Amino acid sequence: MQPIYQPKDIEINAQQHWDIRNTFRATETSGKPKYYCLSMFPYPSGKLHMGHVRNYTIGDVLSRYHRMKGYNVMQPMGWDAFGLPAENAALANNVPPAAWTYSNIEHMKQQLKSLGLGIDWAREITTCKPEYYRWEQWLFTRLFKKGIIYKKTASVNWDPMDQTVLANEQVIDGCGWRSGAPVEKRDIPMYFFRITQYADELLQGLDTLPGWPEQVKTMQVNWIGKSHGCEIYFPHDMETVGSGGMLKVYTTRPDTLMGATYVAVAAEHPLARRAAEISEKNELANFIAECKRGGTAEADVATMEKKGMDTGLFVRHPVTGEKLPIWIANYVLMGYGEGAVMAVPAHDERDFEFATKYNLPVKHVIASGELLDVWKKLEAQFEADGYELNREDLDTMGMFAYLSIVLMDLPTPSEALIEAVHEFAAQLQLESPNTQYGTLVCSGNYSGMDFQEAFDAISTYLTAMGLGKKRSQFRLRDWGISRQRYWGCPIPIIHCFTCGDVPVPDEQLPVVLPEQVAITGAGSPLAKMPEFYMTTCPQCGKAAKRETDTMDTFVESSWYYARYASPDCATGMVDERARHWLPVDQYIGGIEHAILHLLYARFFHKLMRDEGLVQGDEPFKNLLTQGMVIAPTFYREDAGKKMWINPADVDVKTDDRGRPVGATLRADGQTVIIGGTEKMAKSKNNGVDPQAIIDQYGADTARLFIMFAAPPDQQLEWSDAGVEGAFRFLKRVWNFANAYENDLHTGIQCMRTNANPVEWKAATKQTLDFRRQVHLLLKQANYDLCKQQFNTVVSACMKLSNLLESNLPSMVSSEDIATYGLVSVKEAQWYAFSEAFSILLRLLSPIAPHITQTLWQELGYGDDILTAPWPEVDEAALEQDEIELVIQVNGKLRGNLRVAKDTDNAALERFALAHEAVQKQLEGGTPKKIIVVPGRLINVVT
RNA sequence: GCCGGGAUGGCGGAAUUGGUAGACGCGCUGGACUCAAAAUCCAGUGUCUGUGAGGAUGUGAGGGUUCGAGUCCCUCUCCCGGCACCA
Repeated sequence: MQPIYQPKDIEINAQQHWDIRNTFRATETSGKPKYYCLSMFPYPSGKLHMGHVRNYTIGDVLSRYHRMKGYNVMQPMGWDAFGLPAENAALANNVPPAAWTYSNIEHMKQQLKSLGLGIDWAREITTCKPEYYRWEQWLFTRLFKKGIIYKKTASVNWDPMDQTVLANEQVIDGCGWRSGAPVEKRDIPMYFFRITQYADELLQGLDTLPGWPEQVKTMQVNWIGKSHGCEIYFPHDMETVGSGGMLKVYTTRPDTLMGATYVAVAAEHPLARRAAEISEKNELANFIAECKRGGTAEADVATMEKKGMDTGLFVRHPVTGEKLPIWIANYVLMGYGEGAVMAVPAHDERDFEFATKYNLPVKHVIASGELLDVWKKLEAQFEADGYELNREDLDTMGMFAYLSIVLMDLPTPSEALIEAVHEFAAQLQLESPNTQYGTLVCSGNYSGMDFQEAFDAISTYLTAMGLGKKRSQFRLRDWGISRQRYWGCPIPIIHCFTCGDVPVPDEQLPVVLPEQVAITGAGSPLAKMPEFYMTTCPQCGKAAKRETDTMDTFVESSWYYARYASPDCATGMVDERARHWLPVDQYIGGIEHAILHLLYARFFHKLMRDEGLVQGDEPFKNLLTQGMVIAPTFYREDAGKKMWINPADVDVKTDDRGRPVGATLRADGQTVIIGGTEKMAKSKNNGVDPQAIIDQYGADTARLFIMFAAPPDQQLEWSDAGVEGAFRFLKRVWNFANAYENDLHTGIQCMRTNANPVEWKAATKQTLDFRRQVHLLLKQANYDLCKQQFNTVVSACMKLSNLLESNLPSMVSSEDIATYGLVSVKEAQWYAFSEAFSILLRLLSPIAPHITQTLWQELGYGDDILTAPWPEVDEAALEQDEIELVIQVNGKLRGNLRVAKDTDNAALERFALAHEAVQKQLEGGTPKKIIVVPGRLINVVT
């Protein structure tokens, strides 16, 4: 055994040990229950980052743990290889995206291997290879024929200078990232997946996923956004816009219909366009053009200043027939609902803001709480004074406007009436809308109804009149997958002048993406390659043009989990092995994928199910969403510009209590400014290269630190000092094994010769106590592993190590020997000692596999720790006669009490009252009551 | 703006789900070893107060429920993730 812990040697040896034996090759014929453990595959950006290390370590810990628990584990790995960064790299360094991607994969694969991950590399998938994407194209053609994929126009970011479509990421402050020109919205034809057809199933399916975090399910529920409401038709005079003379809106608040004071349409709405056409002035056309400015990202649209313009046109209120103005508003989204809303400023935030800005009327029609009370009082006072409220005026003018004139018209209003009006006016919130449900007021026949009654009554009326109906609505939109980019999977469609859009026939698949191209940054290279796009129509044989758009890279990542089951299948997307491995038992990935990727993959699973390719409704049984890795930032200011400095080049000074007081750049000793702790990113230069950590301390240390520093679902703050702490711990374990090699051997012999554990009753109290603590720690660790809280598992290992160091086997007193005899005392002690160390090694092995494998083998526990059974708690070891209780007075800790474990409550109360500290607190008085929590505490209440 | 999450010592975090707040680790302070340093080992370490035993106080802020609240409820502040063409 090496005297000094040298991670480099032992890690290479351990990895070879597993390589030679093909340990991680997963087969379908093991006879054990399967466990498919999948970590989200990386985009091959060039180098592994800390987020990857965290993700794959979590996956590997779960894989190794389950393997030792007796499962047939499959842990695959692959590359999400298509995407924008490859094209950016091509522009910056003049390398073809394919070559750049393949060389990145080569490097990152070596890095992953050095982490010691138990991956079945025979199942490796690379999405930019035709063997993979041909099946995606195959499925596309099936779905196109079924109508699940269709074509329509949609808005994209357009850079007018570079004449190219931009990703949201490439739009910075409303301008193109390269040209700097203001971005516009442009409508282009695109292919869409009809995901909305599966909206209800995607929603309901969430209820069948108890192994998913609640927060992810909630986010998906809200994203799908099923709402119940009404569509309502507002008649107008614009017959020419093809809407049958009706403006259709959708609302979840039909109860507020009587409070609608205007309607608003999106700039792209046909009515807006029509209004601009017939208007004599250019204002409307200019405003619509202005709305075209800026990108398409929802966050930008939603934070924009609310702007609008009156079209000069009107609709009729479907109940009152009143004329309501039609406005064009930039806060109305064409993509949601009908691209038009009825505006109820009194009861909607955005409508209120808009109405206030443009001085549109506000009509209160919902009252609740005190407002409702004072309104009823006011109505009653009018009646008492013998006046009649003009309901019609009230309904058209709104309460506030009506009341402000009505008092003037009354000849002799009573004091009580004036007071009631003032009281009401004070309650009426004029500065903010009331968006809560309540009772309808000033709503004609509907006054007095609650939300549900009004909802039903109004929708019934609208249905009867042909002016609307109840309907539910999803926020989810169909998934547009066309990208005007090169480095992606070609869309397998041929455009024929006679036959239209024709899917590429199976025998012509795959449509191979040419790998030698010139990237210019303006437009798609494929559209400039006749050798790619010139073809013939598969149906009529005439000359035709191949589609040059590629697919959203989310399409590849939506089904890769299924391909891992049969990565080499040349006859279909998947084969019968998918039935064996799916669903994925544990999926692990970043929380940033909570919505899009996970929703698309669930959708794809259902598409594949409906094609008869896979079974079951959901692809991922259990989900673990890991938090991000963050690190401190440092910078210097130079002419107002921040120059970010990497944490690795900075020394932080602290005061004598460890508080940071300043930082200097190591190179020149000059001061740098300490910034916030942020997500590791190139832009803040605060990334820590995992390779440097692995090279210096070894993979086990990197893995141990990353698992110890935070629970997996929380964000993790990087700390170099913490890494050293992790290394120190592993060194301690190594040194301990070295120092007590002989004792451990002796103990292992005792474990071997005692098939049934030694007679523990012959052991000393000290040994029994030691063993109880060991098994208590094991119990805690096993509990935490079930919770997937790995940081406290590491903590348990450290405690176990501390415990071992303070309970060395040579410490047997002469009294013990006299009582029990030397052989049995020693034997029990050695047994407990070696058992404890074997528990430590096994608990630690999923996290730090190399050092534990090496020690397991060298100490003679066995040949391969992965084949050792997972340690289970010996419940008998936990038993004890005495327990410690806490004594509280009024909930405050005042003392402890050791009692026999079966002491009854009455006795406990007596002991507590007799306790010195309790006596002192009581000062001779008697307690009001005593609360006894069995096994925990006694609280004396005075 | 909307949706989701978070906030506990100098720092990362723990707290068996309403029952001893600060486990474990880092850092820091003191000591041992050493010619010296590193490494290692031992002790201490929330804050205030007290010579001490002890006492008070303390989980982002403010209120509430409870014998008892880091944990439950209400209001607020700040930070992070997502927002459909980054992956």
